[in-house]
Amino acid sequence: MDEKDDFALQDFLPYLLNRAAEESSLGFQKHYKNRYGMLRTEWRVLFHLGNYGQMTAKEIGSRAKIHKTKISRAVAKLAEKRFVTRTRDENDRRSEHLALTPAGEAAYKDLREHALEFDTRICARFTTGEVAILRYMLRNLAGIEP
Amino acid sequence: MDEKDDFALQDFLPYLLNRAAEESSLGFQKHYKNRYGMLRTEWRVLFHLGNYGQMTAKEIGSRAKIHKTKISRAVAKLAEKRFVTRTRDENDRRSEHLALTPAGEAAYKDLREHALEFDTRICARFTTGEVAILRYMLRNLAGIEP
DNA sequence: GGATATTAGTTGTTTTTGTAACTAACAAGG
DNA sequence: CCTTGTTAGTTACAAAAACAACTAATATCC
Repeated sequence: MDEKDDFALQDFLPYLLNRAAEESSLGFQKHYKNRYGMLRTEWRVLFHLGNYGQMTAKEIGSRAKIHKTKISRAVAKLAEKRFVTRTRDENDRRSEHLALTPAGEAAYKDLREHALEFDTRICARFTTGEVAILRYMLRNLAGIEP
Repeated sequence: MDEKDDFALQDFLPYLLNRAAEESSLGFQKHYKNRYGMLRTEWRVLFHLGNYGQMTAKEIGSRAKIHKTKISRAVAKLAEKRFVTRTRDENDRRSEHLALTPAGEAAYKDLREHALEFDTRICARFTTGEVAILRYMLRNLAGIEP
């Protein structure tokens, strides 16, 4: 019908990226959802604390590019579950330092195990070189410094 | 603190994919959001109809893996905007064939132009070979046949 | 020091999504 | 036909996200 049919929707990167992201999220979601009743933002916060150690909500937000309201609510839920503790900064009493409790640490380790497995299974479909390129490109697209 | 620190959150594929997808969506979103007041699902439906031609809601859903309730609502909005028409199938009066109106066609062409530009700009950061690998891998991850 | 602006984080309200239950049309088996 | 099952699409309600407005603490600059 049209002269300009060199555009294929299924090649459009935002579309492809979203579908791939959705698909992979769905696969991993059941681990943190069923097992710990967590939401996506919650496990992200948990992973940040587990992976990088104690930090403030602000720091998590800027690292993970999650909006502060989402962080605030996720932290509240995690604190409710006794997975994180909040301690006021004595120099700047507006901010508080978040850290994992032993229970949070345990959940983190458990989920990390599953994440690792999950990641490995995905990568198994491709060659090592391909996976390296994918990660490099995704990091670039996500705006994460190499 | 731990022996198993070979896990880096910023390399975890579901995380990377989501961040990359979000970032790229955000960039493209303003075109359909500001200009046409559309939601993500709406432009997807529009694109499907523009790209593949007339089809039913069911078909769009299975092609794009969008849930039928989302499609239903998106189609309702698009029909409100006079971008699509619905015609009952005379053989099976449960389903209806969706097609773009001239206005819908115009919006599609406009957005397709922007999409193409946007895609080109993204790809410019990488080599042709890298982009080919990326698309191939994303299609695979998204569960789209090559 | 005190008015003004910023910043960390929270709370409230509106949109958007997800899930389940529903209607209407068809299909199949008896 | 007529019960039972399935399918296309809608609607209703609950969960989650987006956005704006708020509190409280600190920083700035006159």
